[in-house]
Amino acid sequence: MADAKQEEQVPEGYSMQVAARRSGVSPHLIRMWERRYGAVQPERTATGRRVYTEDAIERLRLLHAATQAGHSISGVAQLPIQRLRAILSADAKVATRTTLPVSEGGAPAQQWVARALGATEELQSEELRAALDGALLALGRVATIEQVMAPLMEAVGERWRAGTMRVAHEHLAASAARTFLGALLEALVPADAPLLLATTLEGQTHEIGALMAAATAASEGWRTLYLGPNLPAEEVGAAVRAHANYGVCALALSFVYPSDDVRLELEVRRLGEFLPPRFPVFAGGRAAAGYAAALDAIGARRVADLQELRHVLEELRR
Amino acid sequence: MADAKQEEQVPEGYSMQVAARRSGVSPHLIRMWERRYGAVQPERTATGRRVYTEDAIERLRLLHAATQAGHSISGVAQLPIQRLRAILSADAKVATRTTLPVSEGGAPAQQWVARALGATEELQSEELRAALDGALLALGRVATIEQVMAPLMEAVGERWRAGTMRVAHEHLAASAARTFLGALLEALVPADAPLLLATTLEGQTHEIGALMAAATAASEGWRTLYLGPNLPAEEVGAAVRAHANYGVCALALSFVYPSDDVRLELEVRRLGEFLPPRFPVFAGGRAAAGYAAALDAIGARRVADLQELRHVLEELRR
DNA sequence: TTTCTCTTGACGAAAGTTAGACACACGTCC
DNA sequence: GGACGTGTGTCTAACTTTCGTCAAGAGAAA
Repeated sequence: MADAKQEEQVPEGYSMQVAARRSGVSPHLIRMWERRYGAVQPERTATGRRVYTEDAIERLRLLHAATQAGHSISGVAQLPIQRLRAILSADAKVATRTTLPVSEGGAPAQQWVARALGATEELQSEELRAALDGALLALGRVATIEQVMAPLMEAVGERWRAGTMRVAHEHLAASAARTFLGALLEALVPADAPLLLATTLEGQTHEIGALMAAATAASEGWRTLYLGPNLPAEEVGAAVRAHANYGVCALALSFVYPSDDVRLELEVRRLGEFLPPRFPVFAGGRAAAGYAAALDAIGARRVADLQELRHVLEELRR
Repeated sequence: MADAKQEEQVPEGYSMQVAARRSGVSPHLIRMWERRYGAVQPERTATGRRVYTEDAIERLRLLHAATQAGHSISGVAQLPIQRLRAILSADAKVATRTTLPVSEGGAPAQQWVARALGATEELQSEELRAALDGALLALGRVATIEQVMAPLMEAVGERWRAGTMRVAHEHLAASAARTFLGALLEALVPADAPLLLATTLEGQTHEIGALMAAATAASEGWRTLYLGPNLPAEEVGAAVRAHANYGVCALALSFVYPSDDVRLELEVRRLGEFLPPRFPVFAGGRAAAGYAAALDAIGARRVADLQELRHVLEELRR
């Protein structure tokens, strides 16, 4: 199902320009890597233009990260994508010698969710971490965020409401998610990439949604400034202004619970006063609909899910 | 022609640069050790470049550690890798007894704090991350936690109270600290190591203290179960009981603010009912003194700082 | 039109290689 | 005490390889 959706919705792939933006590698360099090392072999249009798939872009991103980490491009250009991920995650854990057991091949996202959920149930933080790391290795960043992390937190929330999981379970999952997503914010992006500020307004204490938004943006080649949950409107405005010269390009807000707080409604409207006119604001999360009026009033765009967020960010970049 | 697809067989391994970075030995020195003592014998590419295996890098890392520990390079260069490990672990045992309380070098740690503080002031999350990572590489885990992270959060708090820093600054620092410390919890420890549960009770929303405690324990070879802030007493008890078979060995609680909450006082006393008798509980943080009576009543031990926590953990382990 | 994109050839900075020399601490011998 | 050899880290010099970027010209897309 997930596979079918992906293949049908992106039948034509991405242009050179988009591939370059999202991977952080210049168009010229991409061609060189192709010519010299066969790093990627994109399809061509009838007139010879390169057309990149999602996977190809992921591959370029990984190659970029690998070269930044000191690997010679000639040495890594032809490695399979999974091997690249393994090398990079081993690199990240410098000083601690971890050779992650090479994960079993294409286990679908659901299995990773199940494994993580089981670990949560038994309050096994090591196993939970291992499940998330394994998913990242097997599926890549985008799929892990959208198809593992989001469903996992959803499932934990449901079970907590149903009474089959305790607060302690929810806390463990949230904590592991916080650590995992925080690590994903470290993206190798050029200093001139646009900057996304992500946070939640005062009264919204759940931060995982905002973090997922930030991690998604980071995976799309944005720089991110994540300011944690529960931030007053004037502070958001101050942060935006502090970066005005360097170019904050957008603000992402997450709303999870509650969905009908009048003070929060006010806070949203106040936010409008602290932002430059026509400043792009994206609002997401299950409670965002509850503040639709106020969000519309300040010109914020509501996004239904992370996939839509990705598309909106891509649009904005032009 | 030079650009044509290169030869099939690229030896699988790491370049000089990567080997140097991951082992901590400069490229030049690696060559010297090879030339003079035959410390490693890397493969070569067709053009004569050295190619290091994972094992070779591990070997260099061990040799580096051995020379740091005072062994002459000529004496250890040719030892098999197992002998190196044995020597070093023997050394480490001596070192923890003799040189651990030293942890000198205030000046360099201060510089990292200053750099991190500057990054916080300018809301530059990349730079802040870089400062923390740099400190970790330069000072190691324990010193980074105690001499960089703790002073940093202290300084940010002060400036916030003094009005020279905004809430947004504090949020950024807390968020970066959260990510950084969360990553430190991933320590490679044997499965039979004792387990420390770290959290804060309901009413205490500041989690950095508890995280620092958990990260400290992880650095000392403990397994950790970090459950985030704001956890009700019965949930703490449930988590402890859930691990009773596997052996939770201790509980760490952090108290930062407020220091005089009557409900929290009650919560502490309630906690006593949910814990097994004589279960080791450690309480720290600037507000812990405010709950001294209740803590004493449940037999909790107050620790003044992370250094004391380390000693107490060490004691308990026997 | 203007802006991308494609290909090709060439250039130069960065980093790799070897070989030799030097600096400094340390212990030994005169 | 001073000269000397040894062990070890660093430096210089000259050469090669690697790899990112520039330049130029033609065609495609907007």
